[in-house]
Amino acid sequence: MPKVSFRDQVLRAREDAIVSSVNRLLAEKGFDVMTVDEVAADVGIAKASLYKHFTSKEELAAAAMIRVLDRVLALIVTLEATTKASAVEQLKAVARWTMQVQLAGEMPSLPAQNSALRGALMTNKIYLDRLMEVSDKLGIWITAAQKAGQLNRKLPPEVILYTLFARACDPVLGLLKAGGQHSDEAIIELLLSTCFGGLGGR
Amino acid sequence: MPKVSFRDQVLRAREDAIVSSVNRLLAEKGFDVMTVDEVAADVGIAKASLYKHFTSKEELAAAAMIRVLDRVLALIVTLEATTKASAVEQLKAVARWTMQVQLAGEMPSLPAQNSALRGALMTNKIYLDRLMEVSDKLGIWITAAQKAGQLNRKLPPEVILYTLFARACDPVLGLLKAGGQHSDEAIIELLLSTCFGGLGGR
DNA sequence: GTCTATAGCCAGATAGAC
DNA sequence: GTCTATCTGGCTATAGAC
Repeated sequence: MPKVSFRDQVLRAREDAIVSSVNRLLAEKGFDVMTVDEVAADVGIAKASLYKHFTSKEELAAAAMIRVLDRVLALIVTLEATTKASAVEQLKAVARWTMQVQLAGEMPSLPAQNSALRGALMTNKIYLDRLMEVSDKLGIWITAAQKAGQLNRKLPPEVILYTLFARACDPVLGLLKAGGQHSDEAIIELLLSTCFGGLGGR
Repeated sequence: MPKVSFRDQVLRAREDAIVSSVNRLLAEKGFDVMTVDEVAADVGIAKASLYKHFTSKEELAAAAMIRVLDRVLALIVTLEATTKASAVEQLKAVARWTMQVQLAGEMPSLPAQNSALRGALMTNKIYLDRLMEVSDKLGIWITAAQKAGQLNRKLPPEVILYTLFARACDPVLGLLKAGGQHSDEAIIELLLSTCFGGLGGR
């Protein structure tokens, strides 16, 4: 019985378009450099109209960050349903996906300690909930993979978790893409290799 | 014959203090968030005086970036003189040092594709020269370590080089430090382990 | 809810006295 | 070369008509 009027659907579609623009601009320029004027121009509406949907630039960015987390959560749930692969394979699949998203120019960078965005996100319950949910689900795979000896047992699980988050925004991807020597697929396989296998020789 | 007047020495000392402040603020907040007013306040001089030494915010930041490169070059030269260690050990020593600098709050983050800073740096000959010099010297060690089988021969050398640069600014360090569970030394050893050895189990 | 227009603020950079 | 005071422009956010 979800009485959703046509009007509401249009509204949601517009908000979705806004969040998509924010997401792309966030990935491209970062929160501090991105301006609300750019977002408005990109969506094709007036800036004042944006503020009818979102009350601040921070909330705009938070919506984009939440959607990214929702996307990765959806992927995780899908992978959970496909129980064929081992824990470490599931983790690699997630890492591969985040790298694809980054190469597609749709992965906002991690909110650094400094960023003005960080403070706003830390008080955003929805964002924190999603972040915790992703962390929990990945944490289960991480400990399972360690138990199975697929991941180094000597590493504290949070080190592995943080590393996976960081690799999703790894600047090495951008540097290699700028170099133009490798295809996107090759870049991703190289980074997965260095992330899980390290730089060292066998 | 280095006729350096006392006045010049005072000048150099002041500029060095400025660059130190910029370096710290750059590491703490990033180029976009850092303001010239903050720098002036931190140094203890008027903003207008800053502009007598450096003509723009970008040049201010470039001076700090160049000094970091000079510091790492000095380290490399010292390590070259100490020929006891293998190539991969030299690389690890450099990586360890950059991580120490980062934990000390003195490592500016890599200028991202987006950053307003990147454009300015790409036209700064001194910066580019230093960057190339560091890259060349590290490149020699990288290929030597690959030849010796200490680093994975299948990895293109530039992938290893970029990875070392990226690990110098790895946000994982900050996340682990914020967690408060590990000492600085432990954090560095964990990251060196995941960087060279990977996340995988043996 | 959409727009145009503008308020209010703060940043980078400069003028000009000393 | 140092300072105080100011210019200029761009940004977030809002007012108010439709």
